[in-house]
Amino acid sequence: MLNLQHLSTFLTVAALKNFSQAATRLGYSQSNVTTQIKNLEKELGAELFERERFSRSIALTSAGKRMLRYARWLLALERKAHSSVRGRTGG
Amino acid sequence: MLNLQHLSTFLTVAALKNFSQAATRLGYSQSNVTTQIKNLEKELGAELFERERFSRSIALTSAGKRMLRYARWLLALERKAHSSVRGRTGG
DNA sequence: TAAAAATACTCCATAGGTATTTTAT
DNA sequence: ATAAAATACCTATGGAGTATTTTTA
Repeated sequence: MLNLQHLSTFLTVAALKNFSQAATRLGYSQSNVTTQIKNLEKELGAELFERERFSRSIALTSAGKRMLRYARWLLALERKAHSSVRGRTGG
Repeated sequence: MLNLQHLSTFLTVAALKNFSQAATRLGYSQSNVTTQIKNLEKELGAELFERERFSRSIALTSAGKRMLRYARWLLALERKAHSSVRGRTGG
């Protein structure tokens, strides 16, 4: 099942088109960002980025582009769920 | 951040109104289902179930009812994301 | 006393880190 | 030479289990 934290990392990587910069921005190690994206790709059964191996620029695959829209949607919904539920007594 | 697997367990518990039966249905241990729900409650900062302690019936709190709608929505979206992305070449 | 949730542990998978390697630029 | 992604390896957190306890019906 998808990991929302990893989806969030995916958004940053897609925005910056750079694993290392995304790692710095998010306070993760570069290798961990690589792993998070690999986990997503394995979970989805599709590559998210087209990487000329060791190239300095990465690009979304078409699967990546599709996933980007779902990732934004899922994360927005997660935030709404949080704010809708949090801090209320619940009785 | 919310754990989608735990949300899925939450749906089953809410449907059956019984942790033990939900555990059996899902192939988890009873104690693990308790833990999953506790994790969700901690993450959300709200109780999801009104449990007369050790009573034989549990009921959703109002926060739980709100969360139930979001959980269904999030999980449906997760499935759509999967099916939209999986099995395509991605190029 | 039976059924059900909580609790106390134990174990292991995996998320995360550091260091290094590989490869284009 | 440098920047960047991948890889190897290690550690720690937390997800999951078993066994037990607590409590109500």
